Amino acid sequence: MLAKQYEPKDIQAYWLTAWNEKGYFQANPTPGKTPHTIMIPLPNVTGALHMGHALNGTLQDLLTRWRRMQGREALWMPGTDHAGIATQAVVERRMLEEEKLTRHDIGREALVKRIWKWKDTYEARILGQLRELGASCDWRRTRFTLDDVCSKAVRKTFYKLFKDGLIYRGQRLVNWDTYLQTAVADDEVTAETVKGNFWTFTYPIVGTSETIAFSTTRPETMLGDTAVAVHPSDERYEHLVGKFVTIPVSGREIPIIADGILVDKELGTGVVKVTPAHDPNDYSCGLRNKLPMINILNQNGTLNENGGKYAGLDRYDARKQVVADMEAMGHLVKVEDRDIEVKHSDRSKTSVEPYLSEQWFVKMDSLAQSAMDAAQQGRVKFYPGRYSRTYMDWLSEKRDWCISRQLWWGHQIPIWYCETCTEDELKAAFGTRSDVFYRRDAKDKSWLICSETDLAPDVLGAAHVLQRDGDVLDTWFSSALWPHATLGWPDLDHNPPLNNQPDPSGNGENTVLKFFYPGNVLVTSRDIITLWVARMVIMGLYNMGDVPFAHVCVHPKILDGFGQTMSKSKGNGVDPMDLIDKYGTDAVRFTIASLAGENQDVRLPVGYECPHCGEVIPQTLEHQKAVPGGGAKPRVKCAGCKKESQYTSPWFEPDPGEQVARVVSERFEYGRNFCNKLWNAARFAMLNLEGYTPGPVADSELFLEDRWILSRLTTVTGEVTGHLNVYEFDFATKAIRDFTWNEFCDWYLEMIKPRLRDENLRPAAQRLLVSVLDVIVRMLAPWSPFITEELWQRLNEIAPQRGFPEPLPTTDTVMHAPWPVLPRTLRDAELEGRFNRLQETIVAVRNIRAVYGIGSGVPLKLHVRCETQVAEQLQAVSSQFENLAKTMLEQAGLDVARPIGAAAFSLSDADGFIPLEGIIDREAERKRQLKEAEKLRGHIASNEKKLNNAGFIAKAPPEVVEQVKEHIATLTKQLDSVEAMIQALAGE
RNA sequence: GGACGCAUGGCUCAGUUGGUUAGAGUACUACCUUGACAUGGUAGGGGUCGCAGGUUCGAAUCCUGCUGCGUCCA
Repeated sequence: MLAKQYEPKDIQAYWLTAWNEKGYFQANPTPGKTPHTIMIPLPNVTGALHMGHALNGTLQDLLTRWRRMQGREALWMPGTDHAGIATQAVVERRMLEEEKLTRHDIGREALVKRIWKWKDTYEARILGQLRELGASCDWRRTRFTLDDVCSKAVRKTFYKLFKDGLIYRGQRLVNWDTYLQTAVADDEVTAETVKGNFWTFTYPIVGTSETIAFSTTRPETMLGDTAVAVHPSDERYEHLVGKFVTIPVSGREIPIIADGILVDKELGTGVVKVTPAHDPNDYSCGLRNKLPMINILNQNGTLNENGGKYAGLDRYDARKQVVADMEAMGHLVKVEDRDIEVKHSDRSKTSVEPYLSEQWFVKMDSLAQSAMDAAQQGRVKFYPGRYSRTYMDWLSEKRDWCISRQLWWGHQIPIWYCETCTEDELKAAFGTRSDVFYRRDAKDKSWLICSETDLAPDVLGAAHVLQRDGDVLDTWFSSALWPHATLGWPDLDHNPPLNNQPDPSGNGENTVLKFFYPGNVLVTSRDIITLWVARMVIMGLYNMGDVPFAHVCVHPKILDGFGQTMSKSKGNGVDPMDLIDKYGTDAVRFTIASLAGENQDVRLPVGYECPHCGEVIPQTLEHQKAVPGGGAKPRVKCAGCKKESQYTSPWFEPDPGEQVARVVSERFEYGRNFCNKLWNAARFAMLNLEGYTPGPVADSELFLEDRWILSRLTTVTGEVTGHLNVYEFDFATKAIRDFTWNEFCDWYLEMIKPRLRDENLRPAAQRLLVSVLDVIVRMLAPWSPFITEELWQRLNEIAPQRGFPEPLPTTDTVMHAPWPVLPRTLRDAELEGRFNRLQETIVAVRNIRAVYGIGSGVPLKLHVRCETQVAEQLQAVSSQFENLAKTMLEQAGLDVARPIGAAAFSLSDADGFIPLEGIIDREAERKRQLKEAEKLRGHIASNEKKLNNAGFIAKAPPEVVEQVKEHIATLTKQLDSVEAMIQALAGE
């Protein structure tokens, strides 16, 4: 027999193992079946997953399990991302903190080795978290963006792009992270406001005694100035254009030019110094005016030889020195304090410098256009639709994609340089190879040789040394290939490996790629629509000739209790394992799904549960930020028992042996309570299934409540399917919950209890009960797989054949049970209406009981005044008044009079009286009825106000006017009844 | 600066194309340990829908402006 409460721990552990052993999560190319493919938005290996990922994973698993039950061959592809710069930064930072070592101290090979170790740890942790969540991924197919399969795809793609002339190398101004010593992409940079200075200096004009004044926030860049610009229509400086000025701190002479785009003559002095190599606007100006570009920085942020006497100084020290020197020479006019927007690297948290360097780019023009066309033609569809705009806006800029990063962790760029060899020599070496392509670089200085496989340094003979490009590719380059790379592309002759072993099942063909590509839906959050989604579409079209997925489901983000996005860097990430530990996986998943609507992000206030007394300590920002200082781990203090304890944090592991305050959030009680409710409903059913025999249920054996629950069940299964079709997880969840709790448990189970005690009625009641429960369990399986599987198995033991109208054998796992689809003929709106009236009447009687404090032990009698037809219907279910309200339906009909000293209620088509002579307080009853009358008058008044409004009669649609009139009629009738009751009470 | 979203009872959220005096969960109050469930049952109190205008017979719902918050892009 089932336990009195649902205890998830053992059940989860058991089924997790069992499902895996049976291989239920595996998906294989299956002729005749329709595939359903979801590629996981690959989590990066910098750290463990938080609730944002849990939401993402829950929705994907829900969809996968649902489609599997619909009969699809459902593949959910798992894997992780190497996240180049992020992971390298994390490892480097930790190394510096713990060992005071930089990457230059240990070298490339050793650093990469350390990062692989980090990757192994976190990949295992992440995949473990997903498994715990119940993710039904095909784990045999787990991929990593740096593994062999993905690497081949990266090489092939780079090669194709290079050969097609879509990859080029060029000098560009990039965001330079001087700490990590790499270029960072625009989207890896955040602008922050810092306190700075705004200096005004003068440059002397050559050959005159005049000077020209300008302002700057970065004085040291004057060492790289190559012009001073004024507005062409600025009369103040018209005479100076074409003359030269001297930079006092270097003695270099530079021209005064006119540039209407760079200069705003209303701003400051109307003069701008131009440093093309160190400012984006100046760079454009430099290109327009063909100015020289002088780079004054080394990669580490110190000044290079172009800095003259300042060479070797850090840029900030150089700034101080330049200011001092300019002041000493009498060229400092003034200095102001000012808030300045400075771009910071998201990875190292240090300020970035605009920096001129050689980088690799992908030409986006035609590629971006193809991705735009795909969306326009509806081949990629966003849910909710508004997100297609984000996608289109970004793609329409068609900005070339800088794909090189000066990092050591990632896919090294497959380009080899050779300055010394000739074309003939290249032809001789590579002439017959289709995996090597070469061309001259833009400056015609060197050969660029691109190869799909590594080239030996002496492949062109001992005379020529090949130098491989040291940079690696942007992480998004490999992520963009994820949907087809994971399926084995570009290998069209073999299926991709399983558990890293060759899979010969394709028989000389990649049937996996053929069967599962293109995918069905990508489930993700909105912040990577441009970074990732758009790029996947681009590369899918380029490599496969087809989009990688038909739908993009964009779900909300999880915010912490303070409204901040949950992120690894903020330290506010909540570990789903804590919540699973406390509430159970099913409850966490169910709650998460209930939160996933189309608009609103989800706030998740959390607390720490005191391990000593169980009291919950609300989380503060201090808790989030706290890190071990001087070795001691932070603690929370319990307001109840005053004890302090260590707590779960993404920043650190609690010390061994410590009692740890885990993260809890009362929002998940929603799911836990629901699971327990379902569990107990099933428990009740099983307690009452003794002697169950399968068999058909004849139409004549159906009671009102049976027809009603079947009608409602049919509606609800249809609604749930409809909501899932368009990714409305919140509505779907609510539909299931409300049906199960408020209809199945609250009404249906209560109503059939008497029949289950009646020997003659019992068999049919059992058959229907188990059949309805069967549908509920199936419907809920994608949400809460563990509890539903457990119940499914228990039901299989008691009722291996079940179903309405004919019993059928069941499946050996709910995962393979068919998704419920009920015949529409079971729906009966008229019957639901009748049932509704019964419910209203019962509630009204209970209400009177509650108001007068009459315990359920006291039997009541009910008199109902209503139309004959209504009376007959009520008489037909009279036993339910006894059952549900402990009340006898004494009489019902047109000429029923109100007994003396009765409490009363008024419904739209019936008046009810309950004789309470001696029990009721007349004055209290009169007050109650007066309140009721007041309410009715309010309703009537507001409706009459409409009818009295000439505009309403004239302009509102006739059916709306009619509705209002009918409504008033009903309300008035009800009011009349209530007033008669009040009158009667006064007279008694 | 541009784009999108959000602001509804103490808390967390619904509210479909504008049409009964705005709903749910949770918290709260009262009563109930009746043989599925106190992670429960029954009943109840509580909001005028960020602010200011406008459109309309009618606005939480549409429009404009403002304020605050979140995110993306400059």
